[in-house]
Amino acid sequence: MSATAPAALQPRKRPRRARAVATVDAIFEATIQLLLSGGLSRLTTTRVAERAGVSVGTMYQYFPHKQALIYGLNARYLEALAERIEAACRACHGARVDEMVRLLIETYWRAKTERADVTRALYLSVAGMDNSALIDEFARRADDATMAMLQTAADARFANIELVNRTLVTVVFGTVRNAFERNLEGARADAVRAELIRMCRAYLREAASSP
Amino acid sequence: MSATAPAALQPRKRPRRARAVATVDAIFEATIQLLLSGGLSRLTTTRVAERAGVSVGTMYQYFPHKQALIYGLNARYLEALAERIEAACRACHGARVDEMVRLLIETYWRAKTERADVTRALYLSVAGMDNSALIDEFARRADDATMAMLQTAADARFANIELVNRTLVTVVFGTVRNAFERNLEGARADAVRAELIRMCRAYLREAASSP
Amino acid sequence: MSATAPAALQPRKRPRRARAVATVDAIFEATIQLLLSGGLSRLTTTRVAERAGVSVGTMYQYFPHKQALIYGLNARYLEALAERIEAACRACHGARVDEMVRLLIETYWRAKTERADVTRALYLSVAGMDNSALIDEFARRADDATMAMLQTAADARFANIELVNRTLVTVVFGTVRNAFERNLEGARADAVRAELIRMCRAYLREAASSP
Amino acid sequence: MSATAPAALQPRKRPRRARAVATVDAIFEATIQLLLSGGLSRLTTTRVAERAGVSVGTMYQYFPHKQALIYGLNARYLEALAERIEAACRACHGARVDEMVRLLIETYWRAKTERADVTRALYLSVAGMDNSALIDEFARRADDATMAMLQTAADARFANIELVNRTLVTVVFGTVRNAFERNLEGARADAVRAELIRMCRAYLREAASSP
DNA sequence: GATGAATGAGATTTCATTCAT
DNA sequence: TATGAATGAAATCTCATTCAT
Repeated sequence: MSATAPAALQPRKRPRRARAVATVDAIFEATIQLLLSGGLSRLTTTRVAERAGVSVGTMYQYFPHKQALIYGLNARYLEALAERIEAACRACHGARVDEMVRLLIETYWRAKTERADVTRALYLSVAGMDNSALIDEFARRADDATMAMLQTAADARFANIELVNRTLVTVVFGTVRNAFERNLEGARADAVRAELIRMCRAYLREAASSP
Repeated sequence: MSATAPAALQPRKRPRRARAVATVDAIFEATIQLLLSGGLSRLTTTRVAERAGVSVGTMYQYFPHKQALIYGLNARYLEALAERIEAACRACHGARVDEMVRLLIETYWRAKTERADVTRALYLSVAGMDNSALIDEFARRADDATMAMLQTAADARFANIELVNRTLVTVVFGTVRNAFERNLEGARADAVRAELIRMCRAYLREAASSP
Repeated sequence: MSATAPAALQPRKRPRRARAVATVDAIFEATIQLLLSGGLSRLTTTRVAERAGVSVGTMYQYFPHKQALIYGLNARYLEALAERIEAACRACHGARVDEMVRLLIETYWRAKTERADVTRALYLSVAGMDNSALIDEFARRADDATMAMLQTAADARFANIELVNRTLVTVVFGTVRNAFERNLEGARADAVRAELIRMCRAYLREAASSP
Repeated sequence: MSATAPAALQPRKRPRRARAVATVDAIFEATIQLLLSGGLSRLTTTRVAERAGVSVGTMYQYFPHKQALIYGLNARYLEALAERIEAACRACHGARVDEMVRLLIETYWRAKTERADVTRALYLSVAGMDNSALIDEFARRADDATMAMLQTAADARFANIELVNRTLVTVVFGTVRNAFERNLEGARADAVRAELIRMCRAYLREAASSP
């Protein structure tokens, strides 16, 4: 009987798992708050555990050392970000280039600004670890997604699409980061974002026409 | 830069003698090497002094605490960078927009890549201090310089020049940083740089024509 | 052994069922392996339980604390060793001194070397507890057994038999331990063992003749 | 001893000044006291520093980690012990075998018992480190010294001197250790020591006559 | 009974900074 | 003035033990 019992009838481990997930979430949230309030140098394992409401020991069961905590935080964030970009790009397959540019920039910009505190906290944290693997993976996924999108453009064909694509993502992601670092906010940020869209459209228009 | 630097972050004394200058240089160089080899977390005052060939005590004569060291390193670098940008912009007064864009981008790109190790070390170090004052000051100087340059363009007039200028510098500086983070190097970096020039030219052309 | 063991170091319960015995065996075996691979400092309760294939909780049912585990391991081993010595001595009652010496040394030497890993692990573990009770008890049993044997020697009578006996066991047990510590193995160990027998025989011959 | 010591276990710096020597002595003395009062498990770096009257930081300047401290303690002790044995053996060159045996055993026994607390502390500490290098080096020096002595015996020549020598030192050193472990003290210890001398003499007499 | 996640005291180690020489 | 030994607060991490499930 039990061999064929559906998974839904085995709730034994579920509460435990749910709790573990909540614990990890609390730890990440505490990390972000501490990064924002005191920067990387004030981020100590003791304080993270305390703020998260768990014991240090528990924290060390989920993260074998401090680096793993920071890495995990970045991994989770970049994973979510990559997914959003991929979804946005998929949604634009077959659209016109102008639309693609608009959606790409707005998606990325919104992802960065809707929880600006998290974004800032992560920018603060990356110096504390070897993040090249994470960055590379994220860059690869983003490049692939935008490339696949650009190839389906309804109104354009690009001679050197690899280069055009790489330029586009480097410019968009870089500009957003720099806007952040300069504390561009509110109306100013909106204006720059609109101009960035204009700029990228102008570029792609030119890149499509000339071989 | 020093004009706006908080008093607490100032070097204890201006090195007036040649020997003192050499000492400070050695300390900065040691800091950069250690940042590159072990990141911010391996950067200790003892190691810096040792690598620089001076005693900790001597180092504390020039930098009252560790933060002052990192701050000083960034200040010196951003000061030099700002000066290069200002010089490049001055050299372009009265030129055509295409030329301005080319020189701005090439100047900045070269400044970042000719000692890529230093650039990387500084990116690693910024998380360790409150750098907003430095960043703001640098952004202001860069904005002013490019703005003054754009206003003298031989072949263009911009309706909303403030926004156009802000967009331009945000895009250029952001893109360079992102190219760095993605480890774009060699031919790939050159190609993206050329495309960035193309993109900015297309943008300014459009911005000049339409109000 | 158990007669004199302090109450606090006693196993919580006597394993009566076969399964419980197997569990305790597995725990002891895991302890030995961990001692050999990482020394006393790497011996943690979690690792012992994991290696033994039981949960920590279960382990704490058999051993109320870590000390009890180490104590139990030593007690079991010394108990078995004492029994072997007693048996060997009993088997020699009425024999000649040369035979007694040979059997005593060979029995002890073999007991130590047939599972050299266990012997080594136990030498490593004793520093981690107050083992004087165990050592004393073992020494008493060994002394009694050899004493009883010597008194029945067919070809000798000893004036100060207490001293002769104490000297004999101290020399034999000490030499074996030292041979171990010096990593005497193979043919070298055999040669030293044979010489030890010769030496003890020479001593007892002399001790028997002179009052 | 230091010739074969692994680099990782070496003291961080050689104490050159008198004060530094006093500091290192105080640390060693504190270590011994703590080993005696609480065993290896109560030996913590904090307590050692506190008892020695220095700060932890200072302690870590002389010993890069706890293992190095224990290693250093043993190395110093075994070095002194080896020197005493070597001196005693040198003093016996050309003497008769009986005299050699007496001096060897009395020297070693006295070295172990005149500061019995230290001896005991060291026996407790050895389980906490990889001591094979130290033990090997000490054994080699002791073997060499006794061998050189035996070869000059005025009244004996040994066919298989290597084996005889190895047996002799293994027996003597092992017996002393065992006497210690059994807490043989006072008159009992003296009696056993005298018997050990007798035994070794009888052995060497026999070994010298028969090939 | 069995389990193993959670606990938190406490261990080891680091490192910015001072100050006697 | 230059040095670098000494300091000790504080950081990271471990692990024996408990207890809810």
